[in-house]
Amino acid sequence: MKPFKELPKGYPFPDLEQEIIKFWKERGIFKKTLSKESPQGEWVFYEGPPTANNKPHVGHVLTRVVKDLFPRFKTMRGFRVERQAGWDTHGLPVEIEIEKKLGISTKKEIEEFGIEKFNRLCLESVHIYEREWRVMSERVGFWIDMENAYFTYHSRYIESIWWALKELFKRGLLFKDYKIQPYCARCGTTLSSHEVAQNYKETEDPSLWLLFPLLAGQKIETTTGETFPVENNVYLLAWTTTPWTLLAHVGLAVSPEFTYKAVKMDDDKIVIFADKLLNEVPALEYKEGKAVKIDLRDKTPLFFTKGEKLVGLRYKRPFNTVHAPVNESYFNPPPSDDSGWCVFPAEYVSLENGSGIVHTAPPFGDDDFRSGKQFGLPFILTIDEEGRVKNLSGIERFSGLWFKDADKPIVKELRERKLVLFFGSYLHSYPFCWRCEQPLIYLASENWFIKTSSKKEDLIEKNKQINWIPQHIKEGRFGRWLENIVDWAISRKRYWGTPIPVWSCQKCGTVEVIGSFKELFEKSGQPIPSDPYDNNQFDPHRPMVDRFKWRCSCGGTFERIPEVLDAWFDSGAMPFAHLHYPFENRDKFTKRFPADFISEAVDQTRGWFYTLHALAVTLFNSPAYKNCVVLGHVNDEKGRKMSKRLGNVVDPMEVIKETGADALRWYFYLNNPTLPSRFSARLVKDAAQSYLIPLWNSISFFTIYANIDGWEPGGKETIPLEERNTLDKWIVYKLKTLRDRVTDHLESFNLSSAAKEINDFLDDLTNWYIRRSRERFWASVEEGGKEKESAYQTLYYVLSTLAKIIAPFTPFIAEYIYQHLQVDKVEKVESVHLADWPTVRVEMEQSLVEGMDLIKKVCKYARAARQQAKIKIRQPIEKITVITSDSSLDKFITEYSHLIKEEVNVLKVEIAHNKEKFVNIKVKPNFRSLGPKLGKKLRVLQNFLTSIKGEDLIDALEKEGELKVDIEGEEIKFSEKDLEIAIEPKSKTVSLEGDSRVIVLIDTRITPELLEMGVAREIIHFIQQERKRKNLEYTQRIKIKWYTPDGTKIADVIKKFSDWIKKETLAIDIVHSKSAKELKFGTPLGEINISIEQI
RNA sequence: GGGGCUAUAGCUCAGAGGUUAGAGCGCACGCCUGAUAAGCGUGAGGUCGGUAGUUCGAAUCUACCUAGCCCCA
Repeated sequence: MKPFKELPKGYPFPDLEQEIIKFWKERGIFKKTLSKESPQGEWVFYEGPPTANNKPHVGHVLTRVVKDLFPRFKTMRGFRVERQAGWDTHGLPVEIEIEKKLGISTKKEIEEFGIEKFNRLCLESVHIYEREWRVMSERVGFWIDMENAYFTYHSRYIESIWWALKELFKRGLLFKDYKIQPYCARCGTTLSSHEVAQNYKETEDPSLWLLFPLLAGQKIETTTGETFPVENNVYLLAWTTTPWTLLAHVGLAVSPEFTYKAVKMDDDKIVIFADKLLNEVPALEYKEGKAVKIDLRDKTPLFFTKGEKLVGLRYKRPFNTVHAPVNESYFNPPPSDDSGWCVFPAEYVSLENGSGIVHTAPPFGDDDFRSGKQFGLPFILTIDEEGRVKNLSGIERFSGLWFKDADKPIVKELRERKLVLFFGSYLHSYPFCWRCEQPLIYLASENWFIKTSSKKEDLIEKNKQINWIPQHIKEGRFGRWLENIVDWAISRKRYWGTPIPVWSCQKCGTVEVIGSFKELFEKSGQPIPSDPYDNNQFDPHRPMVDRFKWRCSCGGTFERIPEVLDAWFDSGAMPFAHLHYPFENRDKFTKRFPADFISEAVDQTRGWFYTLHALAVTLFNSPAYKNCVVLGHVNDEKGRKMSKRLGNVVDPMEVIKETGADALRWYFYLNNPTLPSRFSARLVKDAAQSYLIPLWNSISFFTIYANIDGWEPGGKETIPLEERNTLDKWIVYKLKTLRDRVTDHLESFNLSSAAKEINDFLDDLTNWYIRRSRERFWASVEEGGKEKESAYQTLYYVLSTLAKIIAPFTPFIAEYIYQHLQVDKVEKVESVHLADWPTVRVEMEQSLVEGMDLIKKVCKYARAARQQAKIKIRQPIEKITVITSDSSLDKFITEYSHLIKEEVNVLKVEIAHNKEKFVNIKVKPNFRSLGPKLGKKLRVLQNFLTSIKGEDLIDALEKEGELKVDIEGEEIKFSEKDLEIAIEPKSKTVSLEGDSRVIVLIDTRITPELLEMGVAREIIHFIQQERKRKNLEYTQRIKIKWYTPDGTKIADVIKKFSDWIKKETLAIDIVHSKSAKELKFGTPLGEINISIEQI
């Protein structure tokens, strides 16, 4: 009777995994984990919604398997861990995908195509890749509820977002302002930074050095304390590569820290620019009627002045473009053509390019815009959305020109007005539109913002409550980000997104924010549909939502602003929006907010991690999550980013097909996933080898012998651990240690340490416990007795407990082992994933663990010594001698000498007490204990200790208990605790191996008796090989025939050891016969022919 | 330009103040095998990125520098 199924041949992990997936599905195990008892309550997990507009790549697998592990672990720990899938469905990437499909690229084309049709295509595309994501998720064992997934485009989801926006508006946190964004005038669209980064090019732009005449009558204080009176010939010098922005010029920036200097030109113009500029300041002077290019930096300075002394000086701007009156300004009177334009301080002024005086046009640059706000400068938008110069009073002559084409006439006119110092060209790297190759402009456009800057303190404060893994994100990447927080621009002038529920009166500008569908219908006087969440009755997306209008008290009409919402807002709103809070699920939200655990890759620091945090703090004054595991990016084998362009993308499904999902999971856990990693199929295979293979082999070993002996779990009474073999106790202690350490590591989200512990345990299990316990399993039931039963009980317990410990990591093999060992029947729990996290209740005997470690070390050195002496393990040796640095270790050697004898193939193990014969004793200070006490004197003591004989010192210590040494006039006492005793071999010979605690000496003499034993063992070895070659059953009995052509020596060996040979090879007979020809081999005692026959 | 991470054996990575720096893979040599050649052991292989400092003592702490990666501008 075979209690256990035979294991499939080889290592068929991918196939097994498919079976397990089927098993889980059929039994509905995942659902059962949610409905089983959860004494610890809820453990809240949020799934960060992936954008399903691409095939999942390896990095996604990483996040999925990390997100899977902790919920599985917590479920076993007695929590209920709901896992609802979610999909991020809105946003520009989806739109671009559709644009490509339609072969269009501009907003105009989308509008011609029809927003309604366009958005329907976007909606449909959302589901194209969902299937691949489902397949991948299921295949890697990511348990998540896909049936009830939330989608950010769902009406309910959108309504919750509307509620949130209205809340923010009520609290004064939603407002409209300008923002400078890269803009393509041809396509009529702003570009995301990602798009901008794609298309930087070397390009030649105008380089204009322009003079700004100071108003006469002002005074400049020089660095020598004198006062320089300004007359009509003094100019500030500024540099620009975009002459067209001069039409919007409103100020000049200087650095208050820099020193500026004034030089006099040949034509008596006095020009002021920064001292110590790094690049030349070109100018033309006329020598004998010929223009000569000079560098103004070389001119003798007229005077020097500090930048701060220039601040507030008034000058004439180049073009008198009309502008709105300035009410509040830093300057009094505010800058104007009458009172003059002002010099202001700015920290972004540099010495690298230009003159150290920066021309400022607020609509066309981020620095410009901020300075404009700070100093109350006029904001003159001189370019329309199509990139043409507007028809404004003062610059009518340029109106209608494409902005780039305005450069020439502008420069021409300034030249005529003698304001150009120099005009040339400048080669630099500049962004272009990736669609139409036109140069981008940085342009101010209206945006809606969340005033996150006003919540900075709260955001920082709540961040302190988050446990970040790795820790440095908290103060580093995320903390720094919060400290430099700017207002969050949430509006996008696009189509496929959550419409921003802001309606404004076209006449008086009054703004209303709508917080629910009901409110919208009421406001607009429309009847509420029977089901407002049915998209056939009401779709909150564009263009339907744009049709809602109503009258303002001023007589104007409220119309929705055209913008949709930043998709990051969608995902950040997930904690409440996926529950349709506050319209539904108020209780559930309270229970499920904040999350206990989220995890995504590091790029989400400024993405989802931030938007979750920002919305949670601004709306609920709470962090959104308590623990956040931040994962590194998965790169290729060489550490390069995987990209289609480089052709180095590894398809995760291919790897899974080859090595299985458990192998892939194990690879990710083992290599600290919070660091960027290098990935390849080969590395996954390596990781699997240290884990899956030994695990499988252990199961295989157990299965073979349990089946031979008909051993069943629970068949006999449990033998108390105290009565079991030392090895049994040892492995159970190791198991307890493993269980406790893995628990601790997982509780603190430390994946790789936990995985390493498991790998180490497997090494202990296979290469020591099983290896040294084999004889007990081989023994027949009668002679094995209690020892054998004890071995079975122990190994079964260890393997079934291990199955539970590895369940969160590699759920497939864990389930397989659990089912294979029939733990489900024994414990009456259907699946390992429904089992409780194991506890190993034993009293640890620490000394046993230490002793066993020592024995393993002795064996290691003995093997090394044998190898040095070139004596095979098969050849028995007479004795080994173990020398220890600490006689308290001796008892372990005596107690476990049988293990050493078996492992090392030695007849006797001796302990040497006459150490001096073989080793020198060295005494070193215990730096840890003496260091703080002695300080610099430690060196002196160290020298002293090396100068004297170790043996004498130890003798003295044993007698006195404490020693006193006079060091530099001070008496120093120290006891044994303060010393480390090390031993080293007197002479390094081939038969000596060891370290500072234990040294092993082997007896290399091979007596004729030993040699005979060795030959007998060799014969056994060859017969075993032959059994294996013939694929004999492990229990198959055989008959051995042998024949030797030369002499009687081998005949003697066989005669002498025939019982042993028979026993070891399961032979019932061993006979001399000339017909033995199958196998021929040489031994140290001559050649022998052997053949075996099944009986 | 700002911020963050990383730098340890040929490769992938541990080690987080204690004096002989580790593991796995690869390589060389060898061994065992009635679970296992997708196994086991031994060996070679390191100025712990560089410089300076703190300390009795630094791979480990500090500063600066260099290189790679990531985020932001």
